[in-house]
Amino acid sequence: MPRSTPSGKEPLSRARVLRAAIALADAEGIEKVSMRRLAEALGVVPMALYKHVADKDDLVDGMVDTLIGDVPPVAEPRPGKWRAPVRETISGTRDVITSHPWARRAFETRTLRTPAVLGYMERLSQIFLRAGFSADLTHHVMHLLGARIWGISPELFTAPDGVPMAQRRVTSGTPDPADYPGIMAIAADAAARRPGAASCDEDAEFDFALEVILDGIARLRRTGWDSGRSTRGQRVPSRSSRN
Amino acid sequence: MPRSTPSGKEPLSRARVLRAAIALADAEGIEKVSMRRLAEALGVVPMALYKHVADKDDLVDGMVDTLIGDVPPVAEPRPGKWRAPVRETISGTRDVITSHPWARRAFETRTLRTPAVLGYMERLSQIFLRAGFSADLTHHVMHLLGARIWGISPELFTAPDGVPMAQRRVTSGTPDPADYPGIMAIAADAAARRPGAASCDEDAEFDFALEVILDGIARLRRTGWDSGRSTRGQRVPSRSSRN
DNA sequence: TTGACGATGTGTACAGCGTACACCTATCGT
DNA sequence: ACGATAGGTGTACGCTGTACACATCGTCAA
Repeated sequence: MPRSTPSGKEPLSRARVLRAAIALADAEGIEKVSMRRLAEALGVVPMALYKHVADKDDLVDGMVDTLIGDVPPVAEPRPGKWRAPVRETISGTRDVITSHPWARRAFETRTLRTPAVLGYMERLSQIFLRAGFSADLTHHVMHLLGARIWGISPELFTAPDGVPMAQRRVTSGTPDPADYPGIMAIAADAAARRPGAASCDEDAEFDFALEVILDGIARLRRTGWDSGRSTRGQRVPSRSSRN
Repeated sequence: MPRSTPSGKEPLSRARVLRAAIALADAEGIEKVSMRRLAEALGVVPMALYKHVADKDDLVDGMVDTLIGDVPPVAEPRPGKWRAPVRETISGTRDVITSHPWARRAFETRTLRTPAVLGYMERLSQIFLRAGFSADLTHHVMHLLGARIWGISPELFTAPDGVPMAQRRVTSGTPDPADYPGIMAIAADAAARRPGAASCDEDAEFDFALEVILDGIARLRRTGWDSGRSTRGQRVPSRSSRN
C-alpha cells in the first residue's frame, strides 16, 4: 500500500472517485458525468480512474451503492412492531434518493446486488422477520413493496393541469387533450384540490400508496397468509401457469 | 407527399423506422441500436433517419410508444365491474413488454406522454371512472398501481438460491453471504418451494402483488375514501408537510 | 544498500457514437 | 413549365469509453 506519505496531494481512492462523481452528478446532472470530466474534476488524467473503477458502469454502480450506504439505520424496533420501522426506513431512503435527482433514474435502471444494497435489503427483511413474519411472507412482501423499498415511485402524471401535459417532439403529432377526457378530469380535479400546483404532490402520493400497501401487508399477516393458498377467489388464469 | 410510385424500394417512414428499431433491439439488444446500425439495417444512410425521427431520444420514445400501441384493448366492462378489466389490461401490457426484454428498462427510464401512452392511461383510468370511482380516487389509485400499470416490477432478488447472488465487479469486494442471513433465509425458503428454479417466479410475484393492491383498491372504494381524510390512524409526520 | 515488484498515475490512440450542415434529386402543386 | 419542398446522401466534428504501453515511486526481500 503506497502513498502513505501525502506527497503534495491526496491520493485517489475508490471512495474519493465515487464521492467526486456524486458531487459532479449533483451539480451538473448525471449525463454530464464522463470519465474525462470526472478526471478533470479530480485533477487527474482520465485513465487514472480505471485503477479504482472497473469501467463506467462500475462507477455508476458505485455511486448508487454509496448513496444507499448513506441511508441512516433505524433504531431496533420493539418486538412485534414492523410498520413504523418499515415506514421510517423507506422514508430515510426516499430522503436520500430524492436529494440526488439523478439517483432515481440510476436506481430504476440497474439491478444492483452490491454490499450496501444487499445490506439495506437485509435490514428491511429483518424488520419483518423479527416481527414474526415467515421467510415466505417476508419474501412476498418485499416483492409487493417492489421499487418502493427504495423510496421511489414513477411520475405518472408529470403535469396534471390541463395544458402542459402535451410536450411532444417535433416529428410526431402533439396529443390532443380532447382525446383523453378521463385524464383531463383527473387533472382538473387534482388542480382544483391544490390550486397553484403545477403537478402531482409526489410525496403525498408516495405516502398514500405506501400506507395502502402496508395495510395490505398487515392483512396478509393477520390472516396467516402463505404462498400455498392464493390471495382471493377470482383469479385470472395465472400467468405463471399460462405459459 | 412524394414517392407515390414505388420506385424500386419501400420508402422510409416513421413507422417503418420504429418497427426496424424494435426488431433490431429484439435481436441484438437495445444497446446495439445505434443510428448507424439501424440505418444499415434499413439499407439507408444514417442521416436519413433524422427526416423521420428528431433524435435518438425520440427514436426510443417512439419505440416504446409503438409497443404500448400494440397492447390489445379489453372488452367494454360490464357496469360496476373494474377488477377483472384492470387485471386483464395490465396483463396484456405485461405480455407485450416482457416479450421485448429491452422494453422494461426503456420504460423505467423515461417519463413518456406520447399519444399511445396517454391513450393507455386513459383506458385504464376510464375503467375506474366508469365503475363509479371518483376522479380523486381514480387519480390516487393510479399512483398506487404505479409502475405496475405497465405490467412491470423490479427484479428484487435476481438469484435467490444461495450462491450466484454474488457477482460483483473486480474493483469492489464480493459480498459475503454470511452478512445477509435474512436474505439467505428467504432465498433458502424460496428455493425449497421451487426446486430447480434459479430465481424468483417473477410472474407469480407480479400477480400476487397486483392482487393485494387490487384488494386495497376495493377496500378504498368500499369505504368511500377521498383525499380529504387519511388512510389510517398511525401516520408518520407526512413528508409533504415535513419540508 | 540494492533492486525487483507491484501499485498508481500518464499519454497516446482508436473505434464508435450522435448529429450539424451542405448538398443532390425526385416529386408535387400551381 | 417551374419553383418549392420533402427525402436521401456525404462529409465532418466533437465527444465518448477504454485498450495499451509507459513512467514513477513506495515497499519489502536479499
